[in-house]
Amino acid sequence: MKNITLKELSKMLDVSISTISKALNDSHEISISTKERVREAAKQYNYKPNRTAINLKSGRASTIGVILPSIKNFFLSRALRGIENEVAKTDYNIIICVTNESYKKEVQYVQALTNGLVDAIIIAVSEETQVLENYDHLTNISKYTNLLMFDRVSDDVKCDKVMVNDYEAVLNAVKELQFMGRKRIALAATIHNLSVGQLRIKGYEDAIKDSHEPIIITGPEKRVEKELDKMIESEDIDAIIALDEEASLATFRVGKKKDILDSGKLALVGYAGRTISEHLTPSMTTINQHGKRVGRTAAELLLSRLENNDKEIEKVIIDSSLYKRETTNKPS
Amino acid sequence: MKNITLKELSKMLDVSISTISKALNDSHEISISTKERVREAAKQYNYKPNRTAINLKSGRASTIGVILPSIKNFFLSRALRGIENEVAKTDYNIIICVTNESYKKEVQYVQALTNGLVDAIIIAVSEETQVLENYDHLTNISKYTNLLMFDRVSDDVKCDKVMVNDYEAVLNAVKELQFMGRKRIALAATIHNLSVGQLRIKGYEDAIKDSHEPIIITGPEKRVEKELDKMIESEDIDAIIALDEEASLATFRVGKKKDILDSGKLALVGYAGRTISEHLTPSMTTINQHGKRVGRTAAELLLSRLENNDKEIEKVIIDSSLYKRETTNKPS
DNA sequence: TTGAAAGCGGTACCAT
DNA sequence: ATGGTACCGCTTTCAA
Repeated sequence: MKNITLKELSKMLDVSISTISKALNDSHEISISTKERVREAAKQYNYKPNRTAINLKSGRASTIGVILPSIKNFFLSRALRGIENEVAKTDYNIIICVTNESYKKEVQYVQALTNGLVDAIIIAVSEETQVLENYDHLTNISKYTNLLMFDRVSDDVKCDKVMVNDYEAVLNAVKELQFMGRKRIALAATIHNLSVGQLRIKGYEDAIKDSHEPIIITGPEKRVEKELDKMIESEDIDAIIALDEEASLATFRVGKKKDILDSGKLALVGYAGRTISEHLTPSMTTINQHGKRVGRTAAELLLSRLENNDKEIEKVIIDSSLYKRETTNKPS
Repeated sequence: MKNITLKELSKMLDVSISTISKALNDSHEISISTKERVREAAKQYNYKPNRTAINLKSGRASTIGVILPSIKNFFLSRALRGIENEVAKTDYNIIICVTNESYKKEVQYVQALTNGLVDAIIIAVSEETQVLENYDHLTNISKYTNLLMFDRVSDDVKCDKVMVNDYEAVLNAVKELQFMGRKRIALAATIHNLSVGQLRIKGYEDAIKDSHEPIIITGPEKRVEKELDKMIESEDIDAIIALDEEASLATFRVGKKKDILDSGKLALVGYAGRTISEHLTPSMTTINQHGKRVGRTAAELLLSRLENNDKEIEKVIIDSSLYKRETTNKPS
């Protein structure tokens, strides 16, 4: 049932294991004729070198572990694509682990990977981890395994980081809404527990601080939807900034139900993937975080650290862009 | 820079390697006091057993490889979730590889994984593989590594399979459209090259064969969109069955542009994820393939084979469901 | 040009 | 209760 080994080949050809090994690695020490014989037998018996043995021997796995909280999230799946594309240019492989926003699973995966399975880890931590603010599983390993955090990061962990300019992106988007004449802008979010959510909320607060008190609606998707439904008229809200796909779609549904989105009575800036944003009626203005570039940058940074571990720790910030669509194209 | 080893611990504590190993594995052979000493030192120096060494020694990796053509595809990402949930109940880990529909990458990944990195593989092959109809990389390994194919399968490979009832699902959906009074039903697809696409096309053809000639529009998304735009009126089409998300959305855009979807002049049954289908205006009727269940079933099947390799090869078929929404709720 | 042997980091059998 | 040793599959140094 198992793959054939050097030892077995060596028995069959009646030469030593080392000769087989060298022949297959095309060493100059071995005669052409022997190489031929060995290669032929190897092909015939479908010999494949055992990665586990090679890894153990070499002390490296040529593998990068990627730990993500979710892959249904459009930003993270784009980031993953960026990482893959970049890593594919090298001889490194990738192991992907998905924590489903669970702290426990995250700790398990970090443990499992840092036991020699990977040479480095790229991680966006889970929501639960950010709520608990417990990063011991990462601070512990950062001395032994090269670590890079992206998107959801923590100052507690000393490592390379790739982040999005969340604060400025929302600050600017809200200012843009004000410039368009919006007077009372509310914020909706289901990711208020995340570091990135808090940065975005700060951006919102700073943008509106000379205009009105913050109107902030947070919670699970259904709760946000219910609250919005009640508050939009009572609070006289004429624009909403939604910080994630769930909040954006909840806002969208309420706006449709009240028939205030098509008319432009309510403006909306959200976060969501391109496909869904463009197919909504009206199409949704979004803040695009350039996930693929974030992923690519993360991979580049980590790969360069694997080549030179002495370099200074880096923090790279990728700017977001505002993609204007129909939910912001009518005057208020 | 590396993790501490048993050997190093044994030097520090001045006991043999075997004693350390046994102590850490809580063997009854070791005295309580020694266990204490060893455990303490292990904790202090953050000892973690090297997976690679354990795998080499034990001859198994306790890992299942999952090879997918894409993860942005909603069905596949749901299937992945199902696999993860099921595998998480065991002590197996998962390695996820994404081929981006490339044959070459698929071969590479299969090679990389079957070198001892995983004990078994769950795969949905790439589009390119299905076009080339080259499954040698899978037939070769199936003797050594446990293999399970799902969704996109091939008779050339002898292994466990989990499939969707693609033929019947489309057959029934089209009959349903006919029952609703639709007279000229066209088919749109970008996945006509896939085994599942061909089964679905067959279902369509059989459903309409007593009614009219097949009207089949295939190609890349943009091409499908352009063709539809031209043909809908000229061919007098009053309903469309779209076989994948891209074709479904292309159809949707054309229908919106011509303003024939809201009125019910054109009916549409598509394939797409729940979120986007429900948020479209009008919301889209879809065929749901129960991806999560497909994934769960695949994992169950493979895990049971890992326990008992002698059992017969199985083929399980998961039925799809028609989720009726607004694109099919008006009379023609 | 070929082969013997050590070693990667563990486990487990057999002595002591 | 503890230690010695062989072994998993491969690479690599050194000797022949």
